[in-house]
Amino acid sequence: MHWLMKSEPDECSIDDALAAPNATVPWTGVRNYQARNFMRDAMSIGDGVLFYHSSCAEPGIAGLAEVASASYPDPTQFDRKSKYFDPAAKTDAPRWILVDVHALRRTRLVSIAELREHKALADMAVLRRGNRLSITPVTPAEWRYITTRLLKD
DNA sequence: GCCAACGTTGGC
DNA sequence: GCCAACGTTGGC
Repeated sequence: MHWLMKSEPDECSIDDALAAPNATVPWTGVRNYQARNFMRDAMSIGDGVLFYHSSCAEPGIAGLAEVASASYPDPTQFDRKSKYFDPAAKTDAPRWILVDVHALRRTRLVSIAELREHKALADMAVLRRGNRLSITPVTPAEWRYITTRLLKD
């Protein structure tokens, strides 16, 4: 499958991810069950990822990545000093699950405004009104359109 | 900083 | 199990 994953560039931009060891980062901090379930139940190693910058001056697709691990418990839920600490999470019954994401390359920034201009992308989950999901599936047609037309160098 | 959308919480 | 209040997300 293919995915769009939102990251706040102040926390982890595509450049931050590329600079990490093995260009790989654990996708910490997801605290939404639907997004968690995508990582836990639907992702496979090698799945393509559109790395999306959100909550910033220029929201949009900023890079390409891929799912790089099986799912495992998000360690920040057990870390009292983390802002993602969840007192309800138990070590033997973790509540939050993540995958590692391997950044492949930075792309030109394809802004949300530009995405909205393309009829072929009109049904993209991330463009839906009121969408707040930080991880959304991308259909094969959307993936093909974006990677071959919009991100062609 | 505004505000629409929507998930979560908690009283009943 | 309903639902109002509250909190968060995230584009603008």
